[in-house]
Amino acid sequence: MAITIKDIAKRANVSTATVSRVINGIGGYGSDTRNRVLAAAQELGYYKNETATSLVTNKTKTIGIIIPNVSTSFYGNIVTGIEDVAYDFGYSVILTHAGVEGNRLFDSLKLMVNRRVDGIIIVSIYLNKEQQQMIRKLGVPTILLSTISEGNRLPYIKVDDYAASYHATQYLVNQGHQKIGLAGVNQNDQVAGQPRLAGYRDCLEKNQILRDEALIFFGDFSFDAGKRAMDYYMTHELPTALVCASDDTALGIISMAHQYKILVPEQLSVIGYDDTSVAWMTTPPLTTIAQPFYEMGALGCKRLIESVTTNQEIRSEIIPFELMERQTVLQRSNNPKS
Amino acid sequence: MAITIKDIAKRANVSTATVSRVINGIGGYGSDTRNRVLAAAQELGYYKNETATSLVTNKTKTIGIIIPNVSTSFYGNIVTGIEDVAYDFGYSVILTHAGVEGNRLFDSLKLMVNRRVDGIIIVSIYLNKEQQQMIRKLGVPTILLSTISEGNRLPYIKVDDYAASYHATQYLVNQGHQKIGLAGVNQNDQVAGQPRLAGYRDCLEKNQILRDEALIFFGDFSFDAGKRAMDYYMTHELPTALVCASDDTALGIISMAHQYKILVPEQLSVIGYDDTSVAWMTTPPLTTIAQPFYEMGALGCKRLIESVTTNQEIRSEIIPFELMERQTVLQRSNNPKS
DNA sequence: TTGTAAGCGTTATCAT
DNA sequence: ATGATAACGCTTACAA
Repeated sequence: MAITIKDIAKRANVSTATVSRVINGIGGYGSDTRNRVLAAAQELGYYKNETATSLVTNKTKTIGIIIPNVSTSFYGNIVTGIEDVAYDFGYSVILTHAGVEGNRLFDSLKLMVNRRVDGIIIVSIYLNKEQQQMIRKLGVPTILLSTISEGNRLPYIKVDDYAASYHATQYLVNQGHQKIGLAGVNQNDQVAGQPRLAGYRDCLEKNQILRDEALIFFGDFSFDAGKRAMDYYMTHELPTALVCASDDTALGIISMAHQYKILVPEQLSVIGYDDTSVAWMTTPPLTTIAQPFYEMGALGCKRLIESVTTNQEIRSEIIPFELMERQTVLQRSNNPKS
Repeated sequence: MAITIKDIAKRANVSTATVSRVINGIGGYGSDTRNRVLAAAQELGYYKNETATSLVTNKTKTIGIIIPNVSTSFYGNIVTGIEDVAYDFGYSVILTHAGVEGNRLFDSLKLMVNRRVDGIIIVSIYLNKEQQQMIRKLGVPTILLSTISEGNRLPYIKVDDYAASYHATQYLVNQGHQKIGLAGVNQNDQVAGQPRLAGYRDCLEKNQILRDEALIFFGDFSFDAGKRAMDYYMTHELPTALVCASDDTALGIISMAHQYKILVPEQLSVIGYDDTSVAWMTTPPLTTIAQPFYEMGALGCKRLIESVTTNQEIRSEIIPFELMERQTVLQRSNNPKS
């Protein structure tokens, strides 16, 4: 079977305790024994059994990620961020996706606890009161990324969706738009949908632009939602600018606009949300609200590990968004004031 | 501390052995004891400590994924595929990225071994002889996804890059193109670059189209490589159609073509590779070679777990690609024979 | 500086 | 059907 510290101990003529010490660099041994042990380990091709270590130290140096699905580049960046800092701190990352609707969430949590992860990161899954309480009862440090829990009892890191949506809308207003639509947000979604809807509405109101509910088309943040939205606008009332729920939705809009021979941005300005890689790779490149996914993952992981090691509670943080001005919004100079 | 089977044993008036039996559903106990134990576990809020189990069973029910970086939707789909079947088999997935150049590969492997994963999946990292040998020495079942190892000693699942490239080129030929370029492949890349170059060249040769090295622009599969390629073609010789190293590269081409006022596909046909989400979301949607990423992940994981449980060697497999005809290649009917 | 030995939470063998 | 108990590979008092 695999080499153990016993084998090393034998070969180096020391006790297993000493082997353990030098392997962990604890100190308390002569430099010659140190060398003997290291040499023996080397020669035998020793790999430490971390599961044994975990059992006695009651730490796994592992953090668990629960994510709706990993397929979007969106999540990929978050995971990369997490993994990078985990790596720096000597932690491993165990990943599970909880299904689109967050079913499997319970299973995922159970898995994490069974594996005795030191901390849990939950990405983009809204937690209701029951789930929130269950998680707190687990006693495992947990942080939410790009989502919140009912009552906000669990620490989170996310962008201010309300402010971002407001900002996007205001940007459009500043370019002279009066007829501004909102496409693709899910109004049942407390995390992103509702705040963005509110930000959009409040901005229009503040700018004394009359509210036109017909300019709002709800959806599920998808590409297809964008396509359906555009269909809808064509048969109802076409805005001059559109705040979209996501980059995917924005691209759906653009795709359909193309079919209807509506020029973007000349006839229709479009602003996305997320700044996924599609945003800058598409032609014309998409003006969008950038969420710092990588940073979110990295910061979240950092905070979590800090909490694991210091036992301090994690404080929620709002992380800044950024408007990426590209080419799907008509610039003011060319824009006919309505 | 956390609840252990001892606690349950005490409360249910049985031995820990019995608790273990019922928890694992081994059989060999009365249904009343079973109920008592289960009830006790429930009441105490017991979570099994899998690290302890791993220590004695010498199995972790964990498989490790090593991936260059998780950021591309590309990898996200593979990971999702892996995770889905891992979940079905009751396995967890531990993830690490090995850096773009596969530096950190050694560290990643070491981490996997230390954690005593039951199997390893390496994605998109070419393994040289030394690395290949090291991995075999590890004695951990390993499978390669979308890559190979020097000498092909490690089992892999991938698309036939040569055939795919040949197919893409032939498709362009069939549409009447004679001046066909190749953009963005890395000729030092033995996994994807070289076979695709060969497929492209052989196809042209078979069709008796004279070879024009000036139509080949090497790169690194990136968006930027596409942009540079287009710059190059504009100042040298513009083909009528382009086989691209990736969807990203194709989009770079299209982006730059737009700036040069070259119409796609009217003046320049473009075919991508991968069929990432950008491919179908962009306007016009990209004609491209689809690699079945999700399936690759799922199948790879399945084969690996089979191998873990049966101790059989994994057999390498070629998985089919598919040409997705969309709108960046001019159809024959409209295409002026040159 | 080094060794002895008790545990960590399970599983699994061997009795009963 | 159930219970003792010895492992599993490591860490960590406590001794020496």
